[in-house]
Amino acid sequence: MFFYEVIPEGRVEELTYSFDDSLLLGQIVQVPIGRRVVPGVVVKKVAQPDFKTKSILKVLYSKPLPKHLLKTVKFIHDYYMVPSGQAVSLVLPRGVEKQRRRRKTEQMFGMIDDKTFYSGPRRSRPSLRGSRANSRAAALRNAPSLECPCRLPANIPLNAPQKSALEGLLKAPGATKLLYGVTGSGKTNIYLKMAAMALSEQKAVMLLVPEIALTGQLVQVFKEVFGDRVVVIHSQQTEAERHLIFEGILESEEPLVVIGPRSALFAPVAKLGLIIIDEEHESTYHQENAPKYSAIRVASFMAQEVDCPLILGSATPTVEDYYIASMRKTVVALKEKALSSAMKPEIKMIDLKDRGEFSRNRYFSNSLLKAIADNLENGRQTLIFHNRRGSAPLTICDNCGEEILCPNCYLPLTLHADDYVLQCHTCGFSEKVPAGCPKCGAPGLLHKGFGTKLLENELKRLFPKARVRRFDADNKKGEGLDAVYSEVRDGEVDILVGTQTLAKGLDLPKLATVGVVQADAGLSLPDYMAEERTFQLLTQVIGRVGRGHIDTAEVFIQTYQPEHPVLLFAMQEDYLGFYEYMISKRQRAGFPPFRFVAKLEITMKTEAVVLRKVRELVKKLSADTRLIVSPPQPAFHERTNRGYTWQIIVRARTRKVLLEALSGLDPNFKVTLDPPGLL
DNA sequence: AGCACGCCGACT
DNA sequence: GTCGGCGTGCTC
Repeated sequence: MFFYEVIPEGRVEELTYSFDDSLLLGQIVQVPIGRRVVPGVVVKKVAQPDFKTKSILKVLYSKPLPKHLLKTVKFIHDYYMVPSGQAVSLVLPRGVEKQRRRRKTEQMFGMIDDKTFYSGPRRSRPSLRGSRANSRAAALRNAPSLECPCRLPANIPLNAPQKSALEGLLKAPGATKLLYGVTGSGKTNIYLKMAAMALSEQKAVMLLVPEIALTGQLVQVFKEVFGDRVVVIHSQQTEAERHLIFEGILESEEPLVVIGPRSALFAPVAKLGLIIIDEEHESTYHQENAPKYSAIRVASFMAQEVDCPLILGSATPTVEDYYIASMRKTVVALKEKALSSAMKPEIKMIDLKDRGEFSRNRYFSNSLLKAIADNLENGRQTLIFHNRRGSAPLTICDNCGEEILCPNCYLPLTLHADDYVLQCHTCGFSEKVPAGCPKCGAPGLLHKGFGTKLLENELKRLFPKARVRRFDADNKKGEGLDAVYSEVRDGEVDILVGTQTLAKGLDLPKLATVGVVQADAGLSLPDYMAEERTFQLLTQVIGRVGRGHIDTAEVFIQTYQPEHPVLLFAMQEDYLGFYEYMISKRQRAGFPPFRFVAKLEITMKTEAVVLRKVRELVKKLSADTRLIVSPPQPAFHERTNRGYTWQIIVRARTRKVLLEALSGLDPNFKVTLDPPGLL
């Protein structure tokens, strides 16, 4: 009889189980816990304990998870103060314990290939009972592969700036390196070259991308160069497909190139030789639900652990990552490719307070309207950006002033005029617009503010002949940008209106003008990240024009604060200027990367109890002079069905101090370390 | 996360 | 007397 510590999936720590046979650390097993059965990972061999143990029920894979993933589980547990069982859930695919049906063909790679971009017709699976993963591994090994995957990329020409950037990356100290370069500067070639180098050493490559759907080209190029070595993971795959890919990677004898989103980081590759995180500033690299983690930080740990490079690529790195990299002297700049000045967009700031500019319409300045009209005449496109869905975000009673709130979240409901409903953008609640005020009964509700649906109607009214189309999260399935992209690209749409779904990675040859309806909309939030988010968003929107297809490119930035430094830096496309401004502000105010931040939230049924708990904790924490403790404040979603939520922000110079201060915390408080924002 | 335990209020 | 609300605590 042997005894092992196993981390079961769930909100638990290691538990000791017995087993008749000897096991390897990292093996995935099934264990009974309470009256449930869950998958878990064997992490330690121990002597027989003095308490009674249950037996491990089943070994799911003979091959254990690679060592670096076990270390990573431990790291996430310590670094983010999450239960080990939750960290373990990151490295196990959903439904690992399920017995999958046999597939008709054994062409695993063919299957992955077909499914790279969008899921095609479902296929049935052959049963693998008994041999389970082995036959799949065989399929993997037998799959046609390049004899020497490094030979092909040798043909990839690097220009002089790319060569020197590559040298810089190879020379830079430590594991994590920041590749700072604008889009079109050829970061992809550097990625390819480094990937080829890793493969030639028989080591695996991990390429993280924000969203596969938006990164088609990058995936395509990697597949062209590395062929069957490339395994793509994406959100359209079914549970069974992801499970199959997991097995394929786990059992693979050959070094693979795994491309996928944040979660691909936990693919069980052996001998990791390179991690690349493209567009490292993207918010998708932060997981929002438990266990909350940053793929950047976790990848950085992994790279150190296996002693391989981690390349963070971006034209606008996060202020935090740029600071860390510059302190470590690992910023490698890739010089911009020469753009003719005609292609550089002409960017104009328009003051929303300027009555003259808004004499014709309250949302669109005369300059912007003129540009739209010109574009319509010349068969060119206009993109109108406004980061607010729906028609109007606030509804109040004209008589008593009552705000119409969501019955679950107690947040203002947004009018969607096309369906004539009020909708909650937080929980999804929706109701027909009431005839009168629910409080005083008076008719006449006022809809305040504006969103993309309202702008869409306004544009249709102003330009009746134009083909106006709105793209945001309200698009129905099959009507989204991805579904009709080719139409839009070929100019079947004259005016695009939308939210941030329009800001990212979109290449429209006929786009001549971008209009930002209210650029300072996000700047007034009480959050130290608000300015950075606004800069990123504006930079992305501006990046939609001037891509070299046509000779005009103009951007209109409408704002109440035309003198705001963040808008000016975005307008001048001056990342480094923005960075200097932001970093000194963070330093003065004591925010990341100069302090570690924890957000503590507590929800209770009555406000009185929350207040008491929160005040107690603030008093206790304030006694520690190494901490900066913010006064308690109601959370952004202050009131919900479950009760009242308040939050406390705690900061410290070192993570250790912060973790110490929060150990043994009242478990009613939910802790988020390194929150990506304070709201 | 489940799922039991257990301690108070509203009912047959 | 007992059904059931959900706060608390455990799971080898």
